[in-house]
Amino acid sequence: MVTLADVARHAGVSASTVSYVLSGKRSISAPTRERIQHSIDTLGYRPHAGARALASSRTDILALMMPLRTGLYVPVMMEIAMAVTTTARSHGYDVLLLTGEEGPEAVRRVEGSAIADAMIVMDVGLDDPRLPWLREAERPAVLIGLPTETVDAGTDGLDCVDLDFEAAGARCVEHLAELGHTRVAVLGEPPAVYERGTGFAARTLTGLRAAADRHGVGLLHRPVDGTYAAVAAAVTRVFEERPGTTALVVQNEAAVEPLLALLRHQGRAVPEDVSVVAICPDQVAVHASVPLTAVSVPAQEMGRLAVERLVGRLAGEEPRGTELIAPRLTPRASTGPVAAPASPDVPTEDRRGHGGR
Amino acid sequence: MVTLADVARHAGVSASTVSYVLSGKRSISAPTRERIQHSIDTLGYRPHAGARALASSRTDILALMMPLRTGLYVPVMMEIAMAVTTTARSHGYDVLLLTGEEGPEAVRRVEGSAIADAMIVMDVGLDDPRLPWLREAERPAVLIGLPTETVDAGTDGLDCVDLDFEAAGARCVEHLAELGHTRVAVLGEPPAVYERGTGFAARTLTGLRAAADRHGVGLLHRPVDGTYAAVAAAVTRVFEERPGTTALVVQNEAAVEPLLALLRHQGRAVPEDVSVVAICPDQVAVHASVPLTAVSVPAQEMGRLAVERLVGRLAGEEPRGTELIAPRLTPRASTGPVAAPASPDVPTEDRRGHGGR
DNA sequence: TTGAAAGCGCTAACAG
DNA sequence: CTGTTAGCGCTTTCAA
Repeated sequence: MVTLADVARHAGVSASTVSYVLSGKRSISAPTRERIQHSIDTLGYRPHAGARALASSRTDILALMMPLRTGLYVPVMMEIAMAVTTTARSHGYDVLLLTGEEGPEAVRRVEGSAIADAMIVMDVGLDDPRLPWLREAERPAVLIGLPTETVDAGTDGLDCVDLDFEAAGARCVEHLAELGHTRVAVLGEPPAVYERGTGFAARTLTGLRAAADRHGVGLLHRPVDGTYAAVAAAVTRVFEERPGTTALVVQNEAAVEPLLALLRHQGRAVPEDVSVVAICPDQVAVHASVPLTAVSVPAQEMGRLAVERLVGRLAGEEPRGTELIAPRLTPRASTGPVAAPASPDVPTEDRRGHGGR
Repeated sequence: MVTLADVARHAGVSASTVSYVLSGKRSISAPTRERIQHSIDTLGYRPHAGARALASSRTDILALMMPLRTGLYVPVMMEIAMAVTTTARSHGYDVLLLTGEEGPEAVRRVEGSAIADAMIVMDVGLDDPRLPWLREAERPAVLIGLPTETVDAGTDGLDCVDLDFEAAGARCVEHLAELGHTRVAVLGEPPAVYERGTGFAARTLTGLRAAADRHGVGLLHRPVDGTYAAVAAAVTRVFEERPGTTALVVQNEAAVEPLLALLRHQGRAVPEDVSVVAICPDQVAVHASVPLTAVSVPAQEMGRLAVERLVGRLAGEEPRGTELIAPRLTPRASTGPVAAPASPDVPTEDRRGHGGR
């Protein structure tokens, strides 16, 4: 193994000089720097991570705690993880993957054994047992996703990054209201998600309801599991309870395709008979069997922001509290103006959907 | 921060004794061990990861290199990652997440800076530039997925874990042949996957073709992108080219729901008019709008096996070469006996699907 | 069964 | 601008 001492000897300088070339914390004359750099290259030297960590108390590693429960918003999780990893790399950090399953113990482990410099925690619930440990921790942490149902509560001292789900919900209703829809049903996440107090689901609902009130829109909310059967049951019931429903908002990745399949099966054309707005990653919206008008969940941006925060904190910046990402709704083929209710005989050919762009 | 020296002082012993209590590499008298353990607990001591790594040249970290290309078999990747992480933890290891995007450089980085003890590499292609570095590396590595199209070629010296895709393909055809199908079409991964030489796609095809020959089954193969449009085009063409097609094999997670939606749309009942067999994770098969007869891609098992191999290697075991997991086909609602071809007037009611268990 | 002591490879004062 | 030196916290011979 090539050590710093080897490089120093090869370049005819002292170890510290080599160290300073690497860290750039001291100005080195051009010739020496070049000579050292040359030695580094020819010898193929790489600093020993453990030694560096011991001497400097920095590991250049960020811990990322992901929920284990596979099958729940998988693509979003994956995108976030990848965004975190690539952003981290671009700042010189590596990423240690931890599962949420380990709970508070993982937080203490990271803290106690100095295995990472900071941590990113996903899927934090209300009264999450990790929160107290994170607050007390020496190392900075940032949460992806708000643990609370209302902004500015319970996150004292912790940095958070999340989509502004309240605004996202509102944006969906506004878009539909603009198109003339007045009867809207919401297909939400599975009941378990609401019960767990994951926050984002509740906040979305708040936004949806507020906007519905403002625009005189009637709103029906149904949590659904992401199976065809569950979606079918919920949608059927919605149309029975309120036959005048002309638009749906879906916040449930797994329910998207089942929903579209069902509507097709029932002979309801999208968007001629019913408009659909989704809150989901762009990828899901674009690749759906009907390209969906959607407020995108900016997974990449969330991952990137979280890392940048942490890098900032590690460079001495102060915590900045909660940062919500403004929602962006992209009109696609799944929404259109509400059909004229008075004349059900009008041929559908002339009402091809347009996104309203 | 609590150090080993603190514990030693608190317990009234030497540092080395504490160290040996922790590692168990020396027999310690019960009383001293208990006293030390008590000190450890009360002080809340955790060994410093960097210091330990420096002194012992072991980090207790496994590197996991995942493909970045998000959107490609995402759920499988995610499941593998989680299985790797939990299995690793159960053996006392943490997991460092690397993206495939970093390429060979990441391999050299892990090797050079001793940041991990071993690595797991996913999505290895033919002529993957990482292979030479992995072969030369000091640290053990195991590949998830065979980089070659044929077993026992080009993996010299490297451990591999993968599903036996050849047998999986064969199993699909056998199942359909048993049900009387003689005209089968295969919807495969996107063309890019075959071109990239990812191996598993080619091996599946080999198995499908061999079994088709054996059983006198006519096979049509179509790579498809995972969009509704692409699937619709491919399927429509298949039925035009060979109207007698009564069964489909799908190896493309993204194509599953579009396919089912399309068949429903075209009025082809599953499995009465057409049987569908998938090669995909169980989760996808179970939650599809029609529960799918499928050969499952055992993501969890692959992740677990990979880690166990690595742990074994780190404990001194010899490389074991390639290990293929035998495929398991689970009959569900999507396959049934072929409809009597001579009497197209027979009502479909009496031909309800059964999986043939 | 335990202790003493010499590093592991690097960083960061402190000194020139 | 560069060198000397004292650790960082732990593991592991070597001695007792």
